[in-house]
Amino acid sequence: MRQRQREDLLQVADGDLSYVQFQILARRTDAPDGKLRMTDLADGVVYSRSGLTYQAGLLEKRGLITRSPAPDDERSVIVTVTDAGRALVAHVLPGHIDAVRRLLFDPLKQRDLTTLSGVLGRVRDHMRAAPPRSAKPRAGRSRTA
Amino acid sequence: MRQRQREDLLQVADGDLSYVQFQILARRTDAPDGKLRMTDLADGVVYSRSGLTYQAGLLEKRGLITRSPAPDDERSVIVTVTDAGRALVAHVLPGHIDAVRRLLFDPLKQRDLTTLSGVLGRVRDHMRAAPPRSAKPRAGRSRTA
DNA sequence: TATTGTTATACTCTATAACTATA
DNA sequence: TATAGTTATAGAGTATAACAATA
Repeated sequence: MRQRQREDLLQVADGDLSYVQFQILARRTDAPDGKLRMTDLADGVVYSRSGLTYQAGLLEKRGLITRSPAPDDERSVIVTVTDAGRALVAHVLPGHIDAVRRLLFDPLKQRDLTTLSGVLGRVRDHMRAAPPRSAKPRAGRSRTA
Repeated sequence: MRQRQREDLLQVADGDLSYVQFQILARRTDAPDGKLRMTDLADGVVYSRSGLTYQAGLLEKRGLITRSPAPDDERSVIVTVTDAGRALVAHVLPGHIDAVRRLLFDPLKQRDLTTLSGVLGRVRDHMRAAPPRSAKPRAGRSRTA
């Protein structure tokens, strides 16, 4: 059973990837050498460590990523995107870009874009000022924001 | 068991409302007389009719909305927000507004805001040009966007 | 003792398909 | 026949808590 919304819209569905999975792959693919720790990923994709473990399990089962212990810290696990993973991203990316262009970029003028990115960039920085989570048991989780 | 992300961020969690539920309530509350058909709601909140039925069931069970047959079309069901529903929205709204202000508005200048709303408004209109769904079996669902 | 990641578990949400009733 | 809504069902995703291993 499939359950999609943005996935369809953004064309990511073509590769049978959820948006979250796409994020994980894409972030790794365009990274220096396609490696990163689980926790870093979790904080980036924004949810619990266990949730990431689940998704990583799916991606690994499909041979799109690999998990290996970090050389320096035996506790950490490093995620590496395989060739198949890169290939899939490459396969999906054009459609994704097309969709984004069609939905977001087409109706905007060049000026709008620069303005938009400036304004939203500021918002993003401001939001990120608040620390992430993902590590602690979150017992004393503040209700603030 | 609770599972939240934006809900927490947007302070909607205070009233034990998911973001979708909040949307349903808020849309009704600020409507002329707080009434609307199920399908209209489904198209607005963007998912399947059955999904809306599920959520409406939850809200109704909590006494926040009421469902009654439409006077003109016996097939339709009209959703009405109860006093309790309005009260809850009123209770949650300030925190929600605060959160949005803190996260989005604070880091922006007045000018940014007008620009932003103009640009995003254009994007929205463009996106909405594509027809909704929610009714059809979606057999011939196009893969486009 | 704190941190990294995994596992078991429980539960929410969503969609598809089949169905009823009305237009 | 087409539309409005519901129901049954199945599955994906997420979080919490408990756990093992390393720092």
